[in-house]
Amino acid sequence: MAEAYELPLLLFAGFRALIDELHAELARRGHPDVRPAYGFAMQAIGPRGASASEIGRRLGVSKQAAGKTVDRLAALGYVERVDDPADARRKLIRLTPRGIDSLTQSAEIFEILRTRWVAKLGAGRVETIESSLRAVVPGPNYPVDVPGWFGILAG
Amino acid sequence: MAEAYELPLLLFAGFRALIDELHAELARRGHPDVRPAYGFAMQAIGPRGASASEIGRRLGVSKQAAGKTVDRLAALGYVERVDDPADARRKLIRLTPRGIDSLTQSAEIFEILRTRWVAKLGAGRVETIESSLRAVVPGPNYPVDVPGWFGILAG
DNA sequence: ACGGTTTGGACAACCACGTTGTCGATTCTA
DNA sequence: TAGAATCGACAACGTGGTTGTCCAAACCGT
Repeated sequence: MAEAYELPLLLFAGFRALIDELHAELARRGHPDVRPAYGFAMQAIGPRGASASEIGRRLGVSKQAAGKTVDRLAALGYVERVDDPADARRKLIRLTPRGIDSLTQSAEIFEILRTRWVAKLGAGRVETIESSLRAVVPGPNYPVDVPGWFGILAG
Repeated sequence: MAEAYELPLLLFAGFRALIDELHAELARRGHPDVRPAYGFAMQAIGPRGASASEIGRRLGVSKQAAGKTVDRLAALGYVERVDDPADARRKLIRLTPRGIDSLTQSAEIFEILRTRWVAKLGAGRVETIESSLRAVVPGPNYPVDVPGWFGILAG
């Protein structure tokens, strides 16, 4: 008899556990100041680069918010701003080699973490979690404006 | 063949979907300005009340952060501060009837949402998700300082 | 080819939520 | 009873969001 209120807490705890372990390992591998928000942003930039406005749209946040995150990412050397020769308004945000490395490492670490879950739970249960969640969540493009969302909502 | 990076996203999307639906329904039921953070805080206060410092400890945040949340909760009429007759330093934070109502309604809504998942996935799969997550997450007292955590970490 | 509309990026002000550090007042304890 | 711990308040700050404004550049219909 599970209490219904536990379900969201367990989902969050699972998410948080994975993200915490990811960043602990990322820190060990030379990326101590990557934060969860940065990972999502770099994911949104992608290997081909993107403008700040595009990043905002992909992340579900305003272009200003995306721009600020890019500032921090640039200060840490994970991305660089390049003038777009085809459009003088745009500044293309590109991952630096360091940025690409953090993404590559993250992918590796996620593999390891999932493997660890499979070892504990069995492949079947992990696949059940994945396919079940895919069936109940609205869509694949869920915005990741976590802090703002948690605070605001229902306004 | 699931990509490993999907697992955390799916967990988060599941969490977020539940919380979003909770607050949409809460708004319909007369609590339009309860935010996710407030629900956690009121949960931490509990029916017997608590001091700001206690709330902070239960939530895994500083007493100052807890105090600020209490301010907002008090401004909305969900809690009240009462002088503790047994300890002149303490101010007891107590849920008002409105606060209690929001918690009661939340519990009801979580039941409904879980039932909806059971209808879609079957009771077995939902129970698999719950028991599996219980097995892989560190402990039951996971801190819920979501916004701060998302931003900071690995500092 | 020109003029109105979009768009991109920068800047400012603001809010929510967290953090440390400090402080006076009270309570606990050795 | 003196020293240590705790409570709540206040201030300053950081991070991640939001609007609104603004200009320059690009787009598009006439």
